[in-house]
This record gives sequence, structure tokens and C-alpha cells, in this order.
Amino acid sequence: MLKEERQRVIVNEVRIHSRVSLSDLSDKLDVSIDTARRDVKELDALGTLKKVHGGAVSLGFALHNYKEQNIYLHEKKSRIAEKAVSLIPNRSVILISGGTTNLEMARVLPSKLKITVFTPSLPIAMQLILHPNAEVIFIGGKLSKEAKITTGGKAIYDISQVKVDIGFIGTGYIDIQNGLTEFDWDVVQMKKAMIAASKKVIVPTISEKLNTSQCYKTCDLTEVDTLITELEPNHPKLKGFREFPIKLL
Amino acid sequence: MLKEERQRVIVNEVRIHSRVSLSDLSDKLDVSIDTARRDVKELDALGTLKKVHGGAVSLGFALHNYKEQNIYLHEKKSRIAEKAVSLIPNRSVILISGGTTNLEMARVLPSKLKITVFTPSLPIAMQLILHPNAEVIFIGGKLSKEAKITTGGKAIYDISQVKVDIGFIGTGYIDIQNGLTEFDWDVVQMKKAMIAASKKVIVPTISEKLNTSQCYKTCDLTEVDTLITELEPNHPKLKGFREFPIKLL
DNA sequence: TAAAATATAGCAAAAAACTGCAATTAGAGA
DNA sequence: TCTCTAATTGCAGTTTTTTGCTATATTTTA
Repeated sequence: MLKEERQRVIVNEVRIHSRVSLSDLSDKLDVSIDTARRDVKELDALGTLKKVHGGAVSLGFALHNYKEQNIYLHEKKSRIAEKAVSLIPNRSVILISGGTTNLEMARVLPSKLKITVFTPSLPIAMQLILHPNAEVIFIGGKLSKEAKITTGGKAIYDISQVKVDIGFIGTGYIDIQNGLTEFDWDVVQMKKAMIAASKKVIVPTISEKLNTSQCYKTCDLTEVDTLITELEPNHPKLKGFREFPIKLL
Repeated sequence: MLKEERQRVIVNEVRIHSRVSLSDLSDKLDVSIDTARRDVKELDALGTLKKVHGGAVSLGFALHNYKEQNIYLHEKKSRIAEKAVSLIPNRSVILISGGTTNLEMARVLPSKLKITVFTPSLPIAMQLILHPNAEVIFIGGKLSKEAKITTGGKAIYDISQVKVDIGFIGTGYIDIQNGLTEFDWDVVQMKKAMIAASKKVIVPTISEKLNTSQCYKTCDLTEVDTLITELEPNHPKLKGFREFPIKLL
């Protein structure tokens, strides 16, 4: 097989699937992984595709690759995300609201996990496109430019039409007295609908948000099944929350 | 066997199989590898085919330098995008399908323009978030990971519920006989719905796509109001299209 | 943080390309 | 037909390219 043929196959593969792994290529083309790597490297140099760790992606994909800016918070969010994905059974149907912690969860979703995900969040949908086994259903509606999620009557109605196993509801503020709160009214309406659509409500949040509140209320803590933070469940900061019938993780 | 004869055979072989190896040629033509190599070298110099390590490939098959190509294509798309935005009146309601040309249009949308945009395309929605005066309504549904747009019954139904002033419908392939075609069936269904929802249908496309077609048909050219390419409207390549009642831009 | 996967660099074998050269052949002109 | 010249062809030796492998980093994952 000529080198050009191989590279053509790689280009096609990337065009069709948007991404390809070197080991797949090595199998498919019947060459060593080194050769596949070298081919991909050349194609990258030509600007045909983008080489990434473990394979290659189409250029379109590389565009929306956001980098985490805040390393400090990112570590916490990773830890939360790890805990969160451990709660997702295979073949379950979940709902993910917006927010960077949830985005982190979408990023670390194990690729073997077969799931159906409903989400109104643009960045999360973008991230989930990369997941090979996730069926992604986007909740349509009017886009809120700040929150980067859809909102409005249509979106709320669409959410009311589904019932999912788990809802991962991010929150801007969380407090023992006031429960989950936001400062964007539209977002609150969406979250209310999402909570109503979820058999189980999981709230992942960094500890900085504990004991903060805003004017619009999403729900009381009583509606939350599990609260995930980067802290150990018996950490002093979580003291007041242990009095609620909430699982802490 | 004469040299010319041999070379004709080589050209033919390349035309049929897109590729040929020198050892194959050496066998088939019953000459030494060196002679085959020399023949291929001459044909390469003539521009008939492309000589590569170990053989030859057809020119169409050869991978060109996409970096240059991309800059080149990007320029065309910008030109198309400029033309396209000039057709959007202030305070109008438009629909934008996916595709890189449409994405370019979203990028150059003047920030003073007040518009309402419906779209099922994730990258385009992502881009429009940056626009200060665009109200963006995302068509929800099942995400197609290749096309990065939503598809499926729900999305099609939602589109059927709106009527917009202008629909900007990108296309993978366009042809005088077959009209607009794609190779993804789901995408075709979406585009059909989008066309039905648009009072006016504008198709922006680079000239490379003219006179190409695929198996699934979106619509005939008769349903298109305006075709925008990077070429002047009276360019020879657009010859056949002038016979339709289509505005060319 | 440890283990697993992937990347990089250097090396050697194999394949292919290039070079120069001699043998052969085609074809023009006598 | 014959001869001469230039083109063509195959071959041998050398150089370059390609490829897979190993050892060593680096990145990712759990």
C-alpha cells in the first residue's frame, strides 16, 4: 500500500468521524502504530487535520477547544467531576445543566459509558460531541448569552416532556436557608423544570459556593438528593448540610 | 512495446484505480522497475499524474497542501459571507443551517444588525453568542456528531412551527440535474424542513461544489431563490445555472 | 500518586530512488 | 541496405526514504 493511499484513508476517516485513534488506524491500515503516527504528523503539518494525543481530529473540532483558565478551581472541579461520573450507571438517561463543573464532568465521562444525555448547554453539547457512546439530545430554545444555555417557555416545555434517571444541576449559589439560588431569572425557570424532570437530583458544586445566595430561588435543599463537593463528606464546611436528608459526596 | 504505449497504459491504470505501484507496472508492462519509474517521472513532469514514493496517484487523489488550500477556501468563504450578510435587512428573522460557509457568515454578521436567528447548528450558535444584537433560538433535537447539527423528528417538527424571512441553507453538493444533495440522510430531512420554513431560500456555496452530487436529495434548484458563490454572477462556471429562475450573486 | 497509554528519538533493515554507464535499439540519412 | 547518432533500456553501486523496533520521556487515566 502506498503512503498516499494510507494518508487518504486517514483523511477520510477523520472527515467522516471527526476523530480517529492511532491504534484504530494501525489496525485498519495494517501498519505499525509508529507509521500511523508519522502519517498523522505529516497530515498535521500539511494542515489537513489536527494531531492530538492518541490520534487525530478534524480541524473543525479543534476550534472549540476551550482551555481551563483557572488551574486552582479546575483541580477541584476535576475531583467533583470524578465523583459525579461514578454515580452514572451504564445505559442511563441523564440531564446536565450548564456550568463549568458540569462541563468538566462531560469532559471526563468515560468513553465506554453508554448514556443518553439531555442538555440545554451549548458548551456541554459541544464537549459531548466528542464522546463516542453518548446520545446527545439538545433542548432547544432561546439562547441566553451569559449562561450559554437555552431558556424560555419552549425549552421549559420540552424539558417537562421528559423524565430522566439523574439530573446534574449546577448552581450559582447554595445556602442552607435559601437552598439553590441564581441571579438570572430565566435560568432559574430552566433549573426548576430540570429538577422536576429528574427522578434524582445531584448538585455538583465547589465549596466556595457553599453558604452564598442570590435573589432568585431554584429550589430548597430538600429537593436535592446528592450534593457533591471537592471536600470529604465529613468536612466541617459541610456541617449544616448534614442535617438535611442529603447524601454528601 | 513502445514507450508511448506504456505511458498510455500507466495513465489509464491511474485513472481507473487512482493509484498504481511501480512493481505492478513493471510486471504488467514487462519492463524493469527503472523504466517504469522513468515513465512515471515523465508523466509527472507533464502534469498527467503525481509521482509518489513507490508508485503514482491520480491528481485528484493526491493530498494537496491544506494549509494553503484552507486559506484559499477561507478567502472565498469570506467573500461569500460578505455577499450573504448584505441580503439581511435589519430586524429580520432568519434561519441558518450548518456548514463552514454559514459559520463564516455568522462570524461577519455586523454587530449593529438586529436580527432573530434560528439554527440547529452548534458551532453557529456558539459563534452567535458573541453577537450583541442577535436573538438566537436553537432548534433542539438529537445531535448528529458528524454534522454538528440537531436532527430527528423533534427538530424537524420544531422547524415546521416557524416561518422565517430568509433561510440560509448550506449544501454539501450542488448540481444542475440533481439540485442540492448530501450524503447524510438525517441532514437532508432537516434541510427539507428548513427550506419549507423559509419564505426565501438562499444557498451560499463555494464554486468547488458546483456540479457535484451525492445520493440523498435536499431539493431542486427551482426551490432556491438566490445562489451565492465567490464568483462574479456572469462567470462561465455558472453558465448552466443562469437558465434557472435563480438570482446569482 | 501509580499504572497505563502514548510520544519521542535513535537505530537498523528493507525498499525505493538516483546516478553513471554500457548495451541495445530506432530511425534518419547516405 | 548500411551506418551513425541519439534515445532507450537494464544494471550495479550509492544514497535516500520508509518502516518497525527499542529505550526513554511524557501524558493520561483511575
